Amino acid sequence: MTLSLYDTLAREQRPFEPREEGMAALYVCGPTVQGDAHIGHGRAAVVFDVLRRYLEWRGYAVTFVQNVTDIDDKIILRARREGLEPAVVATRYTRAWNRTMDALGVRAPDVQPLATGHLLEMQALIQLLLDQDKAYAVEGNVFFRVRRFAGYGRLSRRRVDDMQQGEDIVDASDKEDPLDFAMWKAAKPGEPAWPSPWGPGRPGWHIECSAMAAKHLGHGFDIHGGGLDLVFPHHENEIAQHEAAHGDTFARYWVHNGMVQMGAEKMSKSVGNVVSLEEALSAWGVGPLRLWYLSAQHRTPLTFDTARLRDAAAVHQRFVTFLRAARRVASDVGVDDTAAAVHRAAFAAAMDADLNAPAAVAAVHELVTAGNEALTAAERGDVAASARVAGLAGALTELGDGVLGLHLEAALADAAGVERQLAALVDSLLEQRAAARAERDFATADGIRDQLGAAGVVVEDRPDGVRWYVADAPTAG
RNA sequence: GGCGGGGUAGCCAAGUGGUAAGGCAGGGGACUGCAAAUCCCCCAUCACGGGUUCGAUUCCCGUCCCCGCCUCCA
Repeated sequence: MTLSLYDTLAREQRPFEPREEGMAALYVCGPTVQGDAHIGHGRAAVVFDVLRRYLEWRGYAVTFVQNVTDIDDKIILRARREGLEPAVVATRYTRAWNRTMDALGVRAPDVQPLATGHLLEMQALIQLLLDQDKAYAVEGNVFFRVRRFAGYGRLSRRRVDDMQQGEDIVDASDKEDPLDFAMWKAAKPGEPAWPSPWGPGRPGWHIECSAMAAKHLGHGFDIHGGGLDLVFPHHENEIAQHEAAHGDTFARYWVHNGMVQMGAEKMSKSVGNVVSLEEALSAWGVGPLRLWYLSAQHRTPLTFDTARLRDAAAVHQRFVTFLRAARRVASDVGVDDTAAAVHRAAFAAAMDADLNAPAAVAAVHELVTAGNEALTAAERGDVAASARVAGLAGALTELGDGVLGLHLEAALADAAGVERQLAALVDSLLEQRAAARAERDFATADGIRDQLGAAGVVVEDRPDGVRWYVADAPTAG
């Protein structure tokens, strides 16, 4: 079995063949740090986090690079609005981004390069293009000559002659051709600027990724990722800059995630329908939120809808519930992994098919169903079934937590903490309830159970006695 | 206008040239004092019209509808 990835450049799924056997070098476009992360950022983050985790699970040594754009027009604007230095804004939101990614269960990149830390690399790349006459400087700006790069438009499948010219923020009249884009922007009064051979200024947006990806991952690295909305012009320009300058391949595979939509509309700041990641995390929790992200294949649009999040929360609860029950029976009976193997294989087959997360989650569901079946047998004293439960529970954490990052163990641990705090209180109430039940005073007994239920404590009467636990944190919506 | 993605049960969502995974919701059953949790069963002919084929939801053509990008954006 081989992992296949849909490559935007090829417009088809291609078997993943890394540049170097057993290695995988990934570059994913990161945020422009000028505001709080929203659930659209979260989707991209989770998609590529899962890709990374899956590659590692498959045995690849992964190097994961995600940049931070810490100098940009929007950062300058925001700083001006708030009366702050742009660097203060950038630092503040970089820290916020990292905290939020952490809360989302997204593993930190191996390298998180900052644009402002790579000005020399960018300038060197620009110079290389100037030397080859593929770029030109005008009044302190440097532009890329789009028509001089034959491959331009290959990624986004558009012909140069069809393109409507977008107006750059830099005065378009400086350009030879409206299609040309800025790699270096001359400083304007009051803006941050760095020295360069063309005068003080700052880098254009696209140049940083070309320069930083090549610096940290080398030429022809394996996978370049980002949102579908970055295909044009950002990624098109990244390719143009690198390949025009060096004449070799920039990246081998281009993977793009689909957009998050609000109802039928795309979520965007201009429409004003943005849901921040912090909000979503506190309302739903990491596990359910990630399950929602994984409920659609990564290239298709995903609609934000509280009913969908509720579904995801129910699924999360089901997984956690099995794990909790499995822990009770599977102690020292050994581990039988044979039952898990078929589900692990189904999971891998799904993920191999262009990261088919919905199918992979379906495999986890079937694993859990098998686990619950074994659990029933184990609770009746079937030792072989206990070993199967242990194997299946192990596979659940391996796939669900390890690869998908669903925070099942974490949810269990969180609940356990609350359970410790509530134990004395709950036990005392359950004693009263037991007394009431003994007298067949079910009204009182059920009243106590309802009371506990309202507080998130689930009470179960089992053949071997009462059992209670704290359910997943209650969710909004 | 150019480029691209998509229309599968009440909802979400996989998938395949040979009569369609999984989940949520719903209905029925087992278990329970009742519940909870769990298990079992039921619940679609795949937008529409043609064509190719022994056979199409899956391939081709056309129609309708939805969405994204073409400007900052994950």
